Amino acid sequence: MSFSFDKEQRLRHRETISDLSAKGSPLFKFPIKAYCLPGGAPVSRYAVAVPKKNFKRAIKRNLLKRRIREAIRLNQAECLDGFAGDYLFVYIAKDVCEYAAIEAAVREILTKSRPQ
RNA sequence: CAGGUGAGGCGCCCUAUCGGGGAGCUGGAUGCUCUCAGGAAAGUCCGGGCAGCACAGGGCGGCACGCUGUGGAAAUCACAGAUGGGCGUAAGCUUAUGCGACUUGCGUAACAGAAAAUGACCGGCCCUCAGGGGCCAAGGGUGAAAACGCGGGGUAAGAGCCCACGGGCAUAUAUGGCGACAUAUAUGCAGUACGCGGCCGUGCGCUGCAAGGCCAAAUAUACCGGCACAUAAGGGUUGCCCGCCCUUUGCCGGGGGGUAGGCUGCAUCAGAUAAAUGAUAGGGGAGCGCUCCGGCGCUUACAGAACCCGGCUUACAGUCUCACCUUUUUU
RNA sequence: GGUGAGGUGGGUGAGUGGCUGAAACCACCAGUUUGCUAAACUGACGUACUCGAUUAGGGUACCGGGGGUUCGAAUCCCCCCCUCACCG
Repeated sequence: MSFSFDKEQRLRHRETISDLSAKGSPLFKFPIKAYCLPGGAPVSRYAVAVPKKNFKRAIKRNLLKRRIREAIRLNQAECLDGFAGDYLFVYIAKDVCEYAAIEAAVREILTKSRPQ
């Protein structure tokens, strides 16, 4: 089981991301809202966003993005079990949450996104 | 010892597990080695480099700045100093500064007050035909500000009207200083404060890396070539006819500009581009509080590069170094 | 990343050195009208602290926040905070 998180797994390009937020199926678990769309690439790809409106200082946005990315990295193999899709994670809460809360939310979203 | 003033510095460390960006080793993958955030990276308040556009040269206009010296590419920069004002017992901090001012640019000075700059309400004095006419600016009162201060002479009463002392401004000379300026002497001047679009000096062309350069899907298409359809319409070729050529329709191929997008700009031991520099756990250090002196609890800041430099400003747990001041006590 | 504009009662928004705590419109509140309502008309209307036994009435401060200039600042200057627009 690998815990790696390559450059290939980063979702980029404005068009793919706006597609994802428009067509992707929304999943919600406080403090994170996510959009998911299956297919697109052989590996799962992720984008993480923290709105500037809620956190004015760049260091807090960076901290939250790092925590979310870390939670994805450690749990993607276990929760997805071979499934691959494109994801957009958006941090909704107005305060900085601890890593444990973020990890729980990420686990639940990843598990729910996999087709049964 | 306590409190304070000024200048400068540091701004957590180690281990384990799992990861990330860049460079190199190789033609490629795996792998290995090296390296990876700040003093403010922030605000974008100034100044440059750099890039594009404009530009013979000069002027007007506009904007910014305005005491002196040194440094500096330059700056609303730094250091040292000058003069005036404000705060503080003090160390010290802070703010202002060209000319127009020895009579002469312009404007403003609300309310109050007679008057806010050709001063006269109350008042003082002189004359009087008793209605008034004239002289004065000391005292009162208003105001943020009231016509140099004070003493003497002088006068009808008074007044820089005159004189002494003191204060202000200008000029000249001397001395000290690189200089701003200070001190002294002489002469002269006199209705205040503030501001300005006036004058003088210095600097500035404009826009900013989303600048600029390169590559370049899809769709439409300038232009070029070929084919098909049609012999229809329009135009040209001599006025007319025939003939010939071009255009109007469709398809195929080439093709320029240019959009999405990408690369570059962008590195000198950071060099990303939905953006790395980390996450979790344990231990240690430092500080504070409680303490049954075994320990326990809390805190460990402000904050994250995006073309690069020089400054300024703002945020910052704690801690260190040096110099100085004040109070009290002791010698 | 860069460039520019703005912040004044509950809302919109004038005022650009002096009787402006602040015009005007809307909203809110009270009254007139009506069987009741709407519309119309009339009046009143900021917040905090404070003086006043209370009612009435008065004082001080506040124009995003903090300094400065000035006799006097919403207005002029400096620094922060916030909002909006533009540049591919």
